[in-house]
Amino acid sequence: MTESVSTEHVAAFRRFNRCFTRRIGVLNDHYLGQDRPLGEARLLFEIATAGGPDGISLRELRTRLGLDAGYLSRMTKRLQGRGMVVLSAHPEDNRLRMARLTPAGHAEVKEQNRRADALATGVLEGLAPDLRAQLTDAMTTAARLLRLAAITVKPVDAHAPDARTCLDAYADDLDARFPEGFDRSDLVAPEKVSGEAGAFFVAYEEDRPVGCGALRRLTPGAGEIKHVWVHPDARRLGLARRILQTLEAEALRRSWTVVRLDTHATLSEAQTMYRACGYTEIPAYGEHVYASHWFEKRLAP
Amino acid sequence: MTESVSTEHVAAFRRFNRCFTRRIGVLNDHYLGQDRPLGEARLLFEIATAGGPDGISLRELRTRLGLDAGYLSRMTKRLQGRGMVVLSAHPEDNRLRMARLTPAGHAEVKEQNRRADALATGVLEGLAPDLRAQLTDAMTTAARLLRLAAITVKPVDAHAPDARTCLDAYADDLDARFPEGFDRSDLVAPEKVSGEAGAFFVAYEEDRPVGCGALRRLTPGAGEIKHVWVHPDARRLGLARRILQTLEAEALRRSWTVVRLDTHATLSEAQTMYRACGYTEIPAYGEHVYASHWFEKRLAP
DNA sequence: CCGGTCCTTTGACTAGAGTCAAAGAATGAC
DNA sequence: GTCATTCTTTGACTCTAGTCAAAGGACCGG
Repeated sequence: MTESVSTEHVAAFRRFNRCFTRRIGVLNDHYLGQDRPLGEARLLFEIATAGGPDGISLRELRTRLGLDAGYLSRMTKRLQGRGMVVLSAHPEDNRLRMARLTPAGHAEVKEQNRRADALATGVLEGLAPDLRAQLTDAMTTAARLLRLAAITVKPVDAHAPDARTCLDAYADDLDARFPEGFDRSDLVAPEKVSGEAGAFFVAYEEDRPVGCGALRRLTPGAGEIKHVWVHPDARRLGLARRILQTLEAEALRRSWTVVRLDTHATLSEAQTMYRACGYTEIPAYGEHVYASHWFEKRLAP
Repeated sequence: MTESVSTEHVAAFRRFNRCFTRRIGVLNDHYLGQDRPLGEARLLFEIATAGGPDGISLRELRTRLGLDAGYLSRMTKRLQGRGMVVLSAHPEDNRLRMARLTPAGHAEVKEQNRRADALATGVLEGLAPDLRAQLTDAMTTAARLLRLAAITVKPVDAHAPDARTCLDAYADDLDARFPEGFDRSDLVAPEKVSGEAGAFFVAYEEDRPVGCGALRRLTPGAGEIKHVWVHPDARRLGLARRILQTLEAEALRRSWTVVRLDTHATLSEAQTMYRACGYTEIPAYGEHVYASHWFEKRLAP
């Protein structure tokens, strides 16, 4: 994982960067902000995509776009002046202001989308259909991997809010998937995955928790992997695999030589992943109501 | 070729655009222009990469970067003031000013490169080695196809300077590759590829000619493809194939039902390409000193 | 109800990016 | 030599983007 990056990979990456920013990046900005400043265009777009039915708070806009409070305040006021946006107080917290698009604002965003589509279409039209498919495939792969690369998996105290958030979502997920439902008392106690006894990891995508995984001591020298979960928005990136690798590395750091895990019959994709990651099926190693398959992997430094 | 672009392709393209500009684009700019304005950083980079031994003229910089003359003038003067650049008169045309990097300027560009490398490394480090390779592969493919998409193949008068430039380079190429050399009197006369008799196409990448191809009438209803050439900088993009397709479309437009071509024994990659494009080998159809293989393709509307 | 914290607004700036027009110096065609 | 053209320089602007600090209203815990 931390093997040094080869210069060829760096060179390929930079070649692409240059090519892309020159050909697309510049155009992009010019297209989007054709008759209004780019900052406003971006702001409108963000309100449209991130805003719920009540709109979105200025506070959230600020953190999402990384803007200065004063700057944002002025920009929204300008947009309000042009009738693109309405500002209202937050129903519960009067310090917050909510921004919502007006019909005119929605029309503007639609026009923005039309332009962005036109830009993409213009580029793709220059290619024969089979090459178009090749290009979009490559872009989809690249986007997937770029997202994955930006996600960090960090050890976190199992009591921390981010850990609880993930486990709650995990429990809801299982409850929906298991025919018999899922009882959250089955979740591992925080003490069992803290300190000497184990560890808890949370995956963050830009400070937002998007996955988790726990490791606990089963017997001296053997660990158990539990509660590997990935947020629906972050699935199909290969994140589960990455969390698994992190947990294995942690076990190895503690000189545990084997990790085991169990899984429910309905989770067939998970089983496929475990096998692909070097896990082999073993007989039951414990009693666990939701378990129907058991796996193990020997760790080598 | 001009089949309409599917919405899924457009969506994939835009998803990637968003992902890339958010994650890399912004960083890129911040990294590069860390202690100097972004415009100056870009300018330095351009002088370093596009400048020859004598430097590069302001005129060329202007067109390459699409800058206003006054803006550029001031920027170069500022760089000169900081000892990054020296300005001198063009040896032959005293209106032109040449910009060349000083050692300090080169050091600055080196530092820029170091930062860009660090950025790329930082992203790639977040991925396991096999995924790194996947990402750079995808990026290489995408860059190749983006370049190809930006190239336009246009009909051009065979007397035009761009046509002659390409044919000169083509002749030099062949002269270097054929053991017996190449005599440029073998080049087709402009009249033979004009009007009713035929057509000449030049491929442009941002107004720079990077390839060509000719079509001429062989017999009523049959065309001959000649002088398909691609600039060394634009090889391995699939441009030759594209030029070939353009020539075939032109033949079809003239209701010619078959196209033929011959090729020299040394040009084995060309032969592979012709076969891959649906050409089949046929007996000799004419006398041509440099020909050793003959191909034909029947055209269907 | 008091003090600290959070969110927004406002005023006062700075710097970068870019535009436009006028003017000056060279060049090239006639 | 003259005139139109081509490049560059200069002056005078505009607009966006962004920063910083002060101030004021709202909330929350004690």
